[in-house]
Amino acid sequence: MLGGVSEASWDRSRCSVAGTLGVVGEKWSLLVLREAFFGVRRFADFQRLLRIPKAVLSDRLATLVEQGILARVPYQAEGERQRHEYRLTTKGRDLYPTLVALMQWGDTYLADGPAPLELRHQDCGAPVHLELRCEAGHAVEGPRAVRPVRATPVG
Amino acid sequence: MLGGVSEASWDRSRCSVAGTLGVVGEKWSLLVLREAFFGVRRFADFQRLLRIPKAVLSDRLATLVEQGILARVPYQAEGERQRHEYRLTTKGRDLYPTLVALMQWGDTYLADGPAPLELRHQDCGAPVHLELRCEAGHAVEGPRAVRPVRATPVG
DNA sequence: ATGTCAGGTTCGTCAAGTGAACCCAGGAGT
DNA sequence: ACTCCTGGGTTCACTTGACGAACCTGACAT
Repeated sequence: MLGGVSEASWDRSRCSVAGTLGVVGEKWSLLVLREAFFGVRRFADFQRLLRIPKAVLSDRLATLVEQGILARVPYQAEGERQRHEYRLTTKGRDLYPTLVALMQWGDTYLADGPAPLELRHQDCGAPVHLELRCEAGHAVEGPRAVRPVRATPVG
Repeated sequence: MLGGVSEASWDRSRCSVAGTLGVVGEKWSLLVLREAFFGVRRFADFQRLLRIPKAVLSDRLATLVEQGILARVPYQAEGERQRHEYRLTTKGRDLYPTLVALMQWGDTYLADGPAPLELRHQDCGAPVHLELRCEAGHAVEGPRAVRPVRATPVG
């Protein structure tokens, strides 16, 4: 299939998939980020919307902040005391394609009806989806059209 | 940010992100699939390459087969006894963008050097990457350029 | 019949997730 | 000054899941 890389030959320990999962692969992490992409910023809102145990939410937010995916910023609503909220950083925003990929797969294979949520281009209103493309501009149809190569020779 | 959908208004219980994570969100599942995309098919190879406990691997493979993401197919190498191997189905192959998304993020933010693995277009050799595009063909630059809409009104 | 080996299952232990209860700081009301 | 409320947590007892080592099983090969 995709076996251009001799299968046992490359260093799994520095694999970016594993690395990313090490950061956002724990239970709830990606759901917290989903809510963040919907604009949720406050502890109590995450908790209410996700029905996540407080202790777990506390831990996940701390991890995401530690990783630089969320930032814990103080703010003050008028007439209220100072609070802080959790905002996506650029690093966090760049996880958007991951969420979209999960969503698209779910829409295709798990929906018992039409997709519950559709993404539209802000500018033109057309539906948005993820595509695999090469830099020459060709659409890449799937894993079989891809050849993985080790960037650095073993050494 | 992305708050075109009033934030508390849509039904999280049927969210495709949550659904997909329910299927492939357990520890190891996506790493098993990563190996499957590299052409790994046999129990012992998954186990050796991932250093995953056998009991966990057994459970994850069973789940993935149950979900129709992998198929457990018998095969017989010449002079050997019948064995079975785990092959990606179409449903499984369609998780490729998810893996690529995780990989790209890791390459950007976690690598302490160049990306450990690069994906090239089989046909032209150019590097491959994921893009968010609308059906009108515009590149979508990020979450801010996307407006989520509920597909079905409440009811 | 005996051994080997892929492909598992079982078991005791340890880490992680869970919900309920509790805590704490900062205003607001009195 | 003192009490109440509320957001944002922590603590605790319990259950679930991950872990590694040991063990089992059903072909075949000898």
